[in-house]
Amino acid sequence: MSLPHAILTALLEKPSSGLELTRRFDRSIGYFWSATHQQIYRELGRLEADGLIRALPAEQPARGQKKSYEVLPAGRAELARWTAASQDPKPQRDALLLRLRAAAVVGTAGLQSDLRRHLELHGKQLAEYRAIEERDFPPGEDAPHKRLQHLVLRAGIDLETFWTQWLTHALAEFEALGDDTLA
Amino acid sequence: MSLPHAILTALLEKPSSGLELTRRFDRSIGYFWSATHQQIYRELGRLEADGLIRALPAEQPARGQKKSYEVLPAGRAELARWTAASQDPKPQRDALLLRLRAAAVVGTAGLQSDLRRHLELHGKQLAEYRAIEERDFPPGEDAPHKRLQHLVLRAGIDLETFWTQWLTHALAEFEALGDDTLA
DNA sequence: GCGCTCATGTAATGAGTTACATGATTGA
DNA sequence: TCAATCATGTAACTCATTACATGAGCGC
Repeated sequence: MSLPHAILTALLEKPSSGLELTRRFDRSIGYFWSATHQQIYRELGRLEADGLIRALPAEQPARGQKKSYEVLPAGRAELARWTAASQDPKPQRDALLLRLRAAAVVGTAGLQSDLRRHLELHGKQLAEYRAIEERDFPPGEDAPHKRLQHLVLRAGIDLETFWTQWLTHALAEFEALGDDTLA
Repeated sequence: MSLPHAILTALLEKPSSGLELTRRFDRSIGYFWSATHQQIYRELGRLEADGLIRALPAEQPARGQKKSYEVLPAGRAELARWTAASQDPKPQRDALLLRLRAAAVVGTAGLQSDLRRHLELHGKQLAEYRAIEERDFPPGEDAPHKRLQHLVLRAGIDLETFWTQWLTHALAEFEALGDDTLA
């Protein structure tokens, strides 16, 4: 039940059309809550039906025509309620760790190259986060909403840092073990 | 498409019934791939229909009767294929970070106590992982499958360490901001 | 027999993914 | 006018979650 709230947040930051939202999910918001345009359109329809958002007038609502939405007071209230509500952390799901555990049983053949690929991807993501940090969060900033946003970015940076370090360590272990242990 | 492979791995480690698998998912395997008993029974049915596992004879297969499964050669082959196949990392999804971003817009009221709760939960998980490490991975161990298992556990420990550190940092920021900024 | 736990399931719903469809706009 | 791109959607399917159902065995 988080996608509608992700959309409400995005629309509060700036009223947008479905495609604009999709692009923003591909960038900043999608860093910790991804969504496809199909999900977004479906959810926009529901949110409008529930009276939490409304289409901005001005544009005619026809297929192929841009249609922008803004958040209504009921939507803001629902987002505030959800933000404050206690929620349990979702149990982890990580396919790569699962594959490592499987490899302990059926052999490590083929895994090493994918570990390298993941290391590269996480390294890129880390670099991207760091660039955003340098651009958007100069030292000495202290507006509350800025500090909260920085906190979120920090989590992204630290997570990617963890992955690059762990993958580097894992690859070193693989070097020591050889490429097809237990096969 | 990871649940069937998680089950194959678990069954290769030790043939089990549905409920035994459920318990093992609650413990070790579920640390990075959780599943409920309903998912597990459904998936066991599919895996059996696909000829990747089979029910051990000996026990009669009636409702309320224990039914154990073992992996067939085709199942082991499928697991090896999946382990070696290249897979993209799944985009992150974290509701807590989303809530922080929402809080930057609608206010931080109520969030602080949930951050504390999460910190406590992650602290407990970290302690549990460390206990497992001490119990199952004494220094100087070097059997390949042991080293792979240790690598996976290390990822869990480092991830929980990241969360406890980040949450501690976040709470310090909240102290500095006051409990209901921007409300 | 009654309540409890063990063990295996079914049903309904919701969330996410993949593939495809359709109209509008723009530039060659 | 044709192709490409922008923009909004539908449909079908898989995966996950929640709630409930059913039978077996055991202790009292």
